[in-house]
Amino acid sequence: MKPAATKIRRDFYTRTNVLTVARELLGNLLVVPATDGTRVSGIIVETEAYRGPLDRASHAYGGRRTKRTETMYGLGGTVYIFFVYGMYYQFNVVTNVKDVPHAVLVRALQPIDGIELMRHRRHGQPDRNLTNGPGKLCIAMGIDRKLDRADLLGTDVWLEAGEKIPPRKIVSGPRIGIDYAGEWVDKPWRFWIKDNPFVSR
DNA sequence: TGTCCGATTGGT
DNA sequence: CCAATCGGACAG
Repeated sequence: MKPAATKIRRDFYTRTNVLTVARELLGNLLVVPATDGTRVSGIIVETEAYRGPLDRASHAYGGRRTKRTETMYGLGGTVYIFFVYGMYYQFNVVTNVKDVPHAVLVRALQPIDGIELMRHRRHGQPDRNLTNGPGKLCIAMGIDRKLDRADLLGTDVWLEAGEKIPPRKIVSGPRIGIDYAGEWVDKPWRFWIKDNPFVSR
């Protein structure tokens, strides 16, 4: 019999090193319940760390605290959703203690549950294109602004412990789409599972 | 209120 | 390579 899934606990998210959390999020399952009692889920295969006030690429750079970024100042384990390019949402996991605006962007998933629903939402795209990008995975998972500020220890969205990814299977490199970030552009704060076919790009 | 631009994507 | 598309941030 399949063992009961374990929801990831608060102390995983409240750790102070956002790079560690970004690496260790790989391999875990992101779950969103669907309206019919089923669920949609996928294994996290790619992440990016955003280090708050000191990181020019972060929305919270310089301690910026606005209506939008306020979410990132919440307790680790809070969901930060933002809208970009006039059409896409992005799913982030807030880390660290309250008032330290660190977050991890989830950039790609390997579909597990609810694949038929994902295909429908993604307009019949090939399976490998369902969730291989931060905007695409939000469409496939049905994630939008309503989940901003949700608690990952609640029932609207959560993470379940998955297979532990050994360090030798984790690769890192520069983050995507932050060319405006000056010296922070080259920080290798993007992490992905080596050779996983669902990684973006 | 007006302007500028983006943590992307999909089609040339 | 480039357009789509619109809310957030900030200047005035």
